[in-house]
Amino acid sequence: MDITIKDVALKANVSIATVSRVLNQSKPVSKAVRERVLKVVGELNFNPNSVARSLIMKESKLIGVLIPGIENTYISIFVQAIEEEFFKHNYTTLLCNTKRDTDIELHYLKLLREKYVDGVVLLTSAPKPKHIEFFENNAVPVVFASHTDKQRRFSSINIDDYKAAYDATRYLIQLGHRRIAFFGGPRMYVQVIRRLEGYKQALTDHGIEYDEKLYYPLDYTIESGYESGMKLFRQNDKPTAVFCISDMVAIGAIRAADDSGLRVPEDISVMGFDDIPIAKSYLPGFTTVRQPVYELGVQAAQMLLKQIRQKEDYAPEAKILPHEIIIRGSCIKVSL
Amino acid sequence: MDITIKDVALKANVSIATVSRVLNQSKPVSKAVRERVLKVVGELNFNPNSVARSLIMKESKLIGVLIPGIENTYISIFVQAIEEEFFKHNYTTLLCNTKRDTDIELHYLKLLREKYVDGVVLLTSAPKPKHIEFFENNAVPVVFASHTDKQRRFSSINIDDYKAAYDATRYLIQLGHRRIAFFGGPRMYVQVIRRLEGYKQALTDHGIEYDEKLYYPLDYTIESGYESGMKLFRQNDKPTAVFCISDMVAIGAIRAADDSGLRVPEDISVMGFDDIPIAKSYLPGFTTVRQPVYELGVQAAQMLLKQIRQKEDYAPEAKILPHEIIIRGSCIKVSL
DNA sequence: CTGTTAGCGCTTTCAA
DNA sequence: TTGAAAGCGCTAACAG
Repeated sequence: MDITIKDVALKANVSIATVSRVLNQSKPVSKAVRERVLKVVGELNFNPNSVARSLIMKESKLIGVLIPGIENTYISIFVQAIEEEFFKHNYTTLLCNTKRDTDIELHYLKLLREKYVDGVVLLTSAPKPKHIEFFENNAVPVVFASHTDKQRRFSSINIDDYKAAYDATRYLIQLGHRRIAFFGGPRMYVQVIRRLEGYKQALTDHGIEYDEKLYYPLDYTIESGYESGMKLFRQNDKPTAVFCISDMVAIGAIRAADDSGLRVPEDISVMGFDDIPIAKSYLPGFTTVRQPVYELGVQAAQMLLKQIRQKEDYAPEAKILPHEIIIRGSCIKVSL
Repeated sequence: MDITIKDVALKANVSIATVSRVLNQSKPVSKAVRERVLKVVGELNFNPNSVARSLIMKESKLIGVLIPGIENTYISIFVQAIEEEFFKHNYTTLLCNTKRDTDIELHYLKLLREKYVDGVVLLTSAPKPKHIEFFENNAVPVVFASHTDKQRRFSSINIDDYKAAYDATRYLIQLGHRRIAFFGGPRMYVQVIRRLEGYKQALTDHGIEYDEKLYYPLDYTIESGYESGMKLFRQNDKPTAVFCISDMVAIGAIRAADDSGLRVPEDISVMGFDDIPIAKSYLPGFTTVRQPVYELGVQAAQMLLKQIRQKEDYAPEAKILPHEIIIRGSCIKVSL
């Protein structure tokens, strides 16, 4: 049923080697022969079998993208950026949803290697020793997104989480807020740790004591933002502002405020993180920390591409893209 | 560097055929030998090369998922459902973003065939003759999502778009609305056509004349919902309700209403479609047509799986999953 | 039950 | 410039 290189060779009256050569332009072929081959290729509508090719070349034009889940718009945009950038260069994206589970991550990593993926983008909560070990042993190009490898063994791209959280918190403080809740994530995630540090430092720098009770560990979902909000807003010594680890969390928190009879921003300021498209359209629009998500994805792809091309010559890079505080309507000066 | 079946055979003192047999359980192998092989496999940390396997078996444990884009939460959840369901069965998902471009779709389809994908899920605006042709010529299992193949040559899964739109419109009419705008999509999409038909029929059935000026063709984004809203709400004979083709569009429309000094739902009712997670948390919560997105994804995966297993014996199925009108706060009785 | 062998479709020496 | 032939790592007859 399927046309192979053999059929082409036969019909064009050349050897399969020649066909291969004109297809890959790997060696000079006389013009006459080349044209004849190309003509037959067209006539037969021949598509080279990429699996056979992979087997020899040990490459697949496949890129693995490991993500913790895809329901967060931040992540879908990131994935979309990667897909689009790689598409331009003829690579296809393998989507691997790890659900933040190390076993699944490792499972996928193995599977990707088996499939000769040419590289992988890892968007994970924290690089585990097992990850490091894997990439050290396997020499598959990788870029870590959303955290930086301090030892610079691997490439990474991210924003400065510490500074971003610091800036956001400081902004809130400048608005007059003194009690600022932090709707963060589990403390195991480097991202959370960094942001928590930034938040604490901003507090300290402005003479505010960190209050453990104001820290809510949750995941990045609307649901958890809502639940934490419902808990927090029920208390007596409510904060005047809450800083959320993601816009999704902020959506939940705002809803919780409303359900608790609190108005945003009059009664409570809510600050988001990411600046997903919805943040702008929401009512009120989110004051949030903008991450250049799409750009992050594009550059992650480009770094990986570079790495794939340069192989051993490639020196790991650690890119930090700028964040920005976007001021919209969800945070205002504290009213006395 | 890489361990092959040969290394295992050598170390276990058996032939490579035997190793293959214990790994695939394709033929009986004596317990003693099997255990020895397994032991060596463990020691060497051997992972069979799936590319070589694909070359022979003409299967890859890969599933192609073609989608028009991923920024819409509806689609990300759909993709997530598919990924998770296939993960359980050891298939990996190839993400193909077609941007609604037929050329890209075809490009991906060819590429997927080359890679011996075991099946594809096609979420596309409309099945073009070229698609049909492709699947007819190539016998790769496929399920069309989000529209039904009338001729039942291929499997499909969807909700009843006609009825869903009909129900939504009727609900609005029952609330007293007579002028209901339809924020739809391009008329080329079957989905849009069906929903438009449902909308028109509901109008007709209640003695309301269809007004072409109330139909806004747009894409499924927040942006376009916003733009259309800004246009519509500026007019003099504003409708009292707008029915949106997606929740994303509804978000934009609501924002536009606010920017035009209109309150939702007091001044204008806005009805969404999809019931993405945000719809529930939004203020006001969206009254919307719920699609069982996740379930749609899971069942699409299951149908494909069945098809892959049964091969020629498989008879195409056309599944319709139930929709539901979810009543929340964005639509109210028309005030006189 | 186990081993030998012939490919899957393609790339790439090595000769010519 | 071109062709013959040797694999890439694995599966599946076919023998034994």
